[in-house]
Amino acid sequence: MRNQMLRPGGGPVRVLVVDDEAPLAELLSMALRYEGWDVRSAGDGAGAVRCAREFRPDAVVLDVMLPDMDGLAVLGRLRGELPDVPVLFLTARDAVEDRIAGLTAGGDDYVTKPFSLEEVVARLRGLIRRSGTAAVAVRDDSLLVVGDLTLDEDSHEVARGGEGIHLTATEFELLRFLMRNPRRVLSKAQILDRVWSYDFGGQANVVELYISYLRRKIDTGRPPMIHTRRGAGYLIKPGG
Amino acid sequence: MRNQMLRPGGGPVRVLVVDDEAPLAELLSMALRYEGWDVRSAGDGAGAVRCAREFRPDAVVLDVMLPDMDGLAVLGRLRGELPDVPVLFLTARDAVEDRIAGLTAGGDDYVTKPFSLEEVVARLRGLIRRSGTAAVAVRDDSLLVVGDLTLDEDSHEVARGGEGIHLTATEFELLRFLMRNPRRVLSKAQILDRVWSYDFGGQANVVELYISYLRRKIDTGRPPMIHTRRGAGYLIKPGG
DNA sequence: CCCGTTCCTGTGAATCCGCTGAGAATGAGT
DNA sequence: ACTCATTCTCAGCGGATTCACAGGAACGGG
Repeated sequence: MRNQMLRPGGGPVRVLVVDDEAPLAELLSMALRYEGWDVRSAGDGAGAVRCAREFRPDAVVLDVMLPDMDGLAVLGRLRGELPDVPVLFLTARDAVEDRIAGLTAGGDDYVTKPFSLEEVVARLRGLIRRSGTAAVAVRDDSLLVVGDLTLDEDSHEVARGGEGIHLTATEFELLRFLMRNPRRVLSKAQILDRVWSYDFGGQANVVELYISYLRRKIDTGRPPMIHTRRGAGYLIKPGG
Repeated sequence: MRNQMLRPGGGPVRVLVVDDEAPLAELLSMALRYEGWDVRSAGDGAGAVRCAREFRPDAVVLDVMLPDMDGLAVLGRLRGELPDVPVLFLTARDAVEDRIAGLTAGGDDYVTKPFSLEEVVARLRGLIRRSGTAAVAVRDDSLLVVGDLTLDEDSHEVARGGEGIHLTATEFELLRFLMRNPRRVLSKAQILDRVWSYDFGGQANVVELYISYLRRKIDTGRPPMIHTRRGAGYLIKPGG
């Protein structure tokens, strides 16, 4: 598997997902399990607190809109159980202004709905990596490397052969997904599911389009690293 | 992690937060834990004294308005336990000035509500650094340096290429936050949460505005150091 | 070699995002 | 009270970005 995150004991990182919308919680859990993490989920605040107590997660994904109590209350209770656990908040796009104030203060982070799974996973990895207290990153820093291509998740910088390359936000996410799965064929459907937000309703050929953009930026005039597997998908691998 | 503060023994710096408003105490605790400090909190004067006795913090954040006793009384009792501990007072904006002056006579400091987390953290770091008795700074002084840009947290002096630059209070805090996280993309939400006060309810584009101000002052006519990552945030890094 | 399928990419439109000027509101100093 | 500095709102501009569409290229099976 890819560069794996492990907790001090050696077991997989534990993540608690708290969301009352079952399909969404399911989607998230799937994506996080795919990362090799141990995932448990709760549908309300009370369940979240109970689960936090016995499961003792290394990170929490928390929807700020819950049926029984609001996000802040849940946060307080969670912190009562696990003072140092980093939290990734899920919030509706229009609620961004008022409620979020202070939430990211402690190094926590948030993503707005509708989000892409890559974004959630990336933020979560960042949180876990930085909260050195609970979980430790093993052989893992913010730099992805494939051949002479590098992508820094902290500074959002991309370079090939030392030369910096400017990418747009979507291009960046796509490349990050490819680079986190080097030498592996990723289908257009997989890419769409991971890199685009879950409510994207557009044409499937955006993936081809963005692959095209990426190639122009990272593969022109050099041995190509992005390869097409006709009928299957795309993969990235070091030149050769 | 960033430049970390450690106490003589080698453990993390200990801070006691005393405030009866739970959410505020929570917010502060989060921010201070994020600094890598060991934080404990109390909701009233009696609890504060009790906690001080066993926890023996290296610094105290103390709200001067407490339900059971007033700030002066608490201070006296605290000093009974820990004669040399530095104290950062939290006070309402309209509080009587000379009162505060009396309290801070001995090298203590204060901030007025509503405060920004950056401000509290900075003051606290200053207090701890100067009260050499309890805690020591390791790899830590008051000067932030990024390329040819320097910022002195003590004197509030900023210079680029040796040439002094005048910044307003908000500009200074913003630049300090950027410089304490060099080469790291900081989202507008993160910036808002750390640099603006916790009750700020304004437009998110103040951040853009102040970035604009900063650029005018530190980036005009030189290789720019403040960079925009469209859709992600801002980061500061040495020329390039 | 032909043909259907799959993939690539130019064009252009709509939208989003960030930058900045102008000026109101607030506060501090004299 | 007056002046100046500072903070912040608002609104418009302009460029960046995203995406649909469609024609053409490449591929591969027969």
